[in-house]
Amino acid sequence: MKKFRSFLTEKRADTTQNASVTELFPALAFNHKFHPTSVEDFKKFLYKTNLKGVNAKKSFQVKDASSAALVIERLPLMKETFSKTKIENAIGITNYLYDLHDEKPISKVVWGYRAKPKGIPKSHAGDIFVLFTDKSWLGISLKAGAKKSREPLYNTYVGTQYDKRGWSKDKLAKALWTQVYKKIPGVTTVGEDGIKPTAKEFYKNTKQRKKIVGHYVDMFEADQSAADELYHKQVKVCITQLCKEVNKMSNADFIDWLGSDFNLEKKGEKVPLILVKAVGKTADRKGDDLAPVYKTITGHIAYRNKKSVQEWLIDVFLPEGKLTLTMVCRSDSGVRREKGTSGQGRLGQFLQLKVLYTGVKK
DNA sequence: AACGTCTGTCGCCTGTTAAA
DNA sequence: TTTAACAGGCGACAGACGTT
Repeated sequence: MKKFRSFLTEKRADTTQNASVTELFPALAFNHKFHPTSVEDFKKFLYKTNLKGVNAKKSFQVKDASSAALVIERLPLMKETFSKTKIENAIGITNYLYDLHDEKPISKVVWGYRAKPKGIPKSHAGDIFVLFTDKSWLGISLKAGAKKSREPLYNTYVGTQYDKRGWSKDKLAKALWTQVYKKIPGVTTVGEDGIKPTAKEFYKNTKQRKKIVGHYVDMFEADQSAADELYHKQVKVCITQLCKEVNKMSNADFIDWLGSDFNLEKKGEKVPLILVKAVGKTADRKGDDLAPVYKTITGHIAYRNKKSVQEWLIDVFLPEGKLTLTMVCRSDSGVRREKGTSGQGRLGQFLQLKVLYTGVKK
């Protein structure tokens, strides 16, 4: 078991590391006026860079200095394939920065790992921040991946979504209880603890939650396919209820929802956000099909994709035609006994399954 | 048939807020 | 003050699908 745990942390360290390579390295390169030509070239530059030097210090906040050092330190520990593709991405992003610089002069580029530069809103989605010589800022959300991969834009939870829009969770909870939770073996019986979860309280009351999670983990271990089936049912119920709520929204509310929650590229912000995506050694501005037109939406209809476990769709109607928004609802955590009664995924998340918007359907 | 790309499914980590 | 829950963000990977 111990081995498995350390496997997970190692795996996670890799993903943070992977992302950091594409964020930090282009900032360092730009601030040193370094033009990388190859992966080896880039590595050499990094190893000889003094992170305490003036140009390096432009590249991150003091608070992130040790994280920056760690990213470089770990570079030789990365799997060859990762370090290669990620540094190639970093080359593409560095070149993108130089192109941007030609259009409008840049004074520095800052890695926004945990600390953001002064003047940047705390929750800004940018990964790196560009300070132009005219003192204006631009946040860049970096993506890396396959040419057509779709990265989530809106990223929240079912219950959070309900609360944010002021929807009552009663119907959702009732449907989940009768169609999903009640069916976990042992849940509706009174145990030695004297607890019998109720439809009304099952997802709010801590004791009831813990009891339910305990039975669910037992079920998961005893019969994985039955547990999977229940999980799929849970997703189905959530999507069905979400669709009902979305379809009840007025057109004005719906447009407001997209504008405030969907992280669309918007002009006129204090610190605008653009999406830049690296594929191999090239990086380009990633278009956003919804942002320019969402205010002209005249109607919408949300529905479940019956061929998929987790996908649901929203058709939106525009004067010039129809667009389909791709949505996802899913668990974001696994089920493993050693996690105990908190932190379990799937049914263990109750009303807090993920809700994602992953872009306009092509 | 081999190979690269894409889609769908999966889930870990960190920071913040609420509860014990 | 410590622990649990919540919210938000990121990436990996298998199998299906296309292309050469």
